[in-house]
Amino acid sequence: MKRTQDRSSSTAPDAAGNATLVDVAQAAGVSLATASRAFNSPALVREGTVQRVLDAARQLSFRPNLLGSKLRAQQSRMIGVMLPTLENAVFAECWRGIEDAALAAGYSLMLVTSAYDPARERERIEYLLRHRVDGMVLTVADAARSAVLDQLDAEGVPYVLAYNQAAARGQRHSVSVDNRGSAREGVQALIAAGHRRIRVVSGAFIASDRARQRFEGYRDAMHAHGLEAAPPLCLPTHTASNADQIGALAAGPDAPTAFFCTNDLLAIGVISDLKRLGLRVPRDISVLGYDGIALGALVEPPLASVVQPNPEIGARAVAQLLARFGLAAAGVSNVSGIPDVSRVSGARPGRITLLPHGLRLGGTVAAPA
Amino acid sequence: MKRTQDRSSSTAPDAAGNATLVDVAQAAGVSLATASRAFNSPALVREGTVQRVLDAARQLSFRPNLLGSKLRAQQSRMIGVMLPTLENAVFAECWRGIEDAALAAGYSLMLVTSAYDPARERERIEYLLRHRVDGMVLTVADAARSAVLDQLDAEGVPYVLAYNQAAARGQRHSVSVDNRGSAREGVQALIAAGHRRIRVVSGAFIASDRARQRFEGYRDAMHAHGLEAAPPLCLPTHTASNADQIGALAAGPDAPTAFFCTNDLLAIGVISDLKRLGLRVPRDISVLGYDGIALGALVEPPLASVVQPNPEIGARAVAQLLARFGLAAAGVSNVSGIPDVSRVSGARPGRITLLPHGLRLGGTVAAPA
DNA sequence: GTGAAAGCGCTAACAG
DNA sequence: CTGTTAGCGCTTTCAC
Repeated sequence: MKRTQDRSSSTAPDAAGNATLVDVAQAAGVSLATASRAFNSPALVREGTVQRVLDAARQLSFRPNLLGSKLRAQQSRMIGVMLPTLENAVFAECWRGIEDAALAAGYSLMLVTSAYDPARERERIEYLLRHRVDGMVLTVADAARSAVLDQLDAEGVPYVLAYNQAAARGQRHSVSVDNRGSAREGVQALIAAGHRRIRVVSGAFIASDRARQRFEGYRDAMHAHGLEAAPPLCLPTHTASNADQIGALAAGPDAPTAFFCTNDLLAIGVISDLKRLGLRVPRDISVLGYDGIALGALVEPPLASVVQPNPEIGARAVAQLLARFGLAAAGVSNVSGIPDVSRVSGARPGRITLLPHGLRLGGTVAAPA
Repeated sequence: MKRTQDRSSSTAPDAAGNATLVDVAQAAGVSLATASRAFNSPALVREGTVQRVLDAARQLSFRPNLLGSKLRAQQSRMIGVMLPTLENAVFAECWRGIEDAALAAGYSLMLVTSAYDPARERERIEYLLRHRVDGMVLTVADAARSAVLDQLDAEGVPYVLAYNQAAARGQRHSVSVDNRGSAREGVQALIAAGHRRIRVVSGAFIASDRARQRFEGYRDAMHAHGLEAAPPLCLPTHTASNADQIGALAAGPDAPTAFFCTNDLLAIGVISDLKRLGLRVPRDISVLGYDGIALGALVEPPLASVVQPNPEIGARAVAQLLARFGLAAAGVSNVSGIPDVSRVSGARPGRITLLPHGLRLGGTVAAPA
């Protein structure tokens, strides 16, 4: 008993969109192959035939079963996305860019979060792999020494890093801003405003190579001006109130006049801690963030920050991955309108896209008292 | 030329995890069916055999192709998730609960955002349907008059609403807090603090049935105390600075002494606007938010808010969907530890889960001057 | 241009 | 307990 024939002959496919391509083909009086072609390569099919197939499909409220095509085509047209968390708006903004770009290009998405945890990174990537994603857009804790990235390379799975900035001479692909350079610029703006004693506040360094790179940028700026770079204050978690540590740092005669926080969420927390300590921002002390999340522009005073183009980072990461597939749809290759300042090095190099950053000053940054 | 045989006999499956179950079966000296069972129903297979299969799988770095099983099983074990945006932390927090609960139960996820746009809601849901998700967790603009929800009902696609609170006598399933009741409580707290002139600030009403329900709660509270409920101030967008409108509202002799904002993001914006107008919160004017996003506790003064258990809303929505499937894994049915205060009505009713809310007071709420 | 046939990788009767 | 067999819905040679 062949169920397929059964249902396509006697059993009417229910209205719920459960008709298969066989049903459509039959209703249109063509073969399965032609029906398929009418959807995927209409150019190969006579116009009238295409129309008949499309009509039949509408009639039966045919809904293509993507599971079938993805399996058969040996190409899932799916992109796996792994981000540390969505609760930091940076990544939520990035997701918007990813979703727009991928769906516009006809790709499906599968999202997982790693919570900055390497073990979970491994596990979640395995999950993506089992779903046979064609490639991935990833933000990992530490791109330079990531076992899971090495594994992906070994298996030949295409991926593009987002936010992680691939090493210049490495083989990895990435889309980010110039973390170190932009941080240097930000701190230079602090110095230009008159600050001399500047401290860095960061999340856990092990959880973010970006944080380390931004700290390097801070050192660059300090040294360029003959100032002493102080060690960073690494806070274990972004969300807890770290008033004590901030207080200890902010007290004393040689207290810093400005803080550079390696991300905006952290900066907002630090500003609150400072307020609780009775310090006014930016009157008593300045705070510069990093990320440029929309929320930063919403608070009062507006959060000064090194601004990343988050949705563009996501969109470009997708576009670059598509390019790696050799399939970059023309329409999505540069949706952002942002010029490509990629640097290419070596043979068969990793493609490193550096997107321009911005500087949002004023607000929480002012001249020292 | 049968490729399958070719590769399983002569061609060694490459190390990249491209071995198929056939390869594993062969390597283990069992049939395809037994290999499959060793993974899916090991209880049906002799222990030693299971072990041989598992060993062979490890040997070949076998990675099950979920596309194959999902297609064949006529059950994708995938849950489609549609949220308005992730850029409001409410939904990002909710996603965490969804991801944890779904993956723990062995389900895969597919996420899309609707941007509060009904047209996009339709389109994105169609996308999910084409992927043959078994069911969905959705937050829609307006659950009461949603064409797309009606369509889903008609097609018999199981879904559970998150945040949207299904009508008491309807057939829809939902997980949320009691929007109206909790808003009433929040406003009552304002009244208890001495406020009499309280205004509601909301996002676009059409984009959120929750906002309307929360406004009703405000009216309830005001009327219960013989106070006059004023119409809401509906702001078109959450992110723009609406200082002008807020300013107009906050000026004059009969200016409100407190604002109730229907979500936290909005509240943070309003507070900034107020500051820009030279008003101090809560000294000159109090602000109460709604959502209880983590960020609210981070700012100074802490944002007073009606607190929703966001990750639990997500986790419970998943659990309830699983229950609808008749498959709720025991371990995930009440991960949150929050008691189930569901109300059930009528025959074959929509199951409405109301999760307890909290009230975070102090901070931006104080007695009127 | 169109059709017939093979099969993507896997699960699930049905036999033994 | 294990193997044989028949497809899930679709794409894609290969013929005509």
